[in-house]
Amino acid sequence: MTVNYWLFKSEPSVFSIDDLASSPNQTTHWDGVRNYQARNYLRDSIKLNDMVFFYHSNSDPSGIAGIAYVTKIGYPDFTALDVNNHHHDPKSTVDNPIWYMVDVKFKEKFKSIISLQTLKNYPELENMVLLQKGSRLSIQPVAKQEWDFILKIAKKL
DNA sequence: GCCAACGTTGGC
DNA sequence: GCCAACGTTGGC
Repeated sequence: MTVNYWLFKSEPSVFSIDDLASSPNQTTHWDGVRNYQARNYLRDSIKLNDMVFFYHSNSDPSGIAGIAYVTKIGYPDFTALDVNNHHHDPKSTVDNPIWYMVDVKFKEKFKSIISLQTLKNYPELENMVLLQKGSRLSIQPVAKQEWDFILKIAKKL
């Protein structure tokens, strides 16, 4: 049973790693993803106990804020069915929910953000999905060697 | 707030 | 199926 590694983006003004840490049971459902490639990862690829970097986007600085892990695998994103929800999608139905989410639980907050600029400094990370030109996937895979390398950076913070 | 890059929609 | 127009993301 191998563990997979991921990076989830969130705007901290909407939902930050501190919000996750102060959530009931330090757990949240990762709703609102409305991109098909990201949806496919949520629905098909992300497994129980997979590890997740919590990334703060549109922030100062943007970067990796800490770690969470998966406590429930892909299931229909009910916010898509709720007409009053900001993420409502009229194409989504109970029989064909289209959009999926997972649950994640807080594990660790880094002493400080590992900024995007810092990540860009390391040639070891040049193939990270996050660092590819034009990349804006909100759910993306992280290679094990990239994960391990970033953990080493985090330990030196 | 700007804007480049990307994804989606819809007319044809 | 093409592609222009539009909407969104996210760094700066």
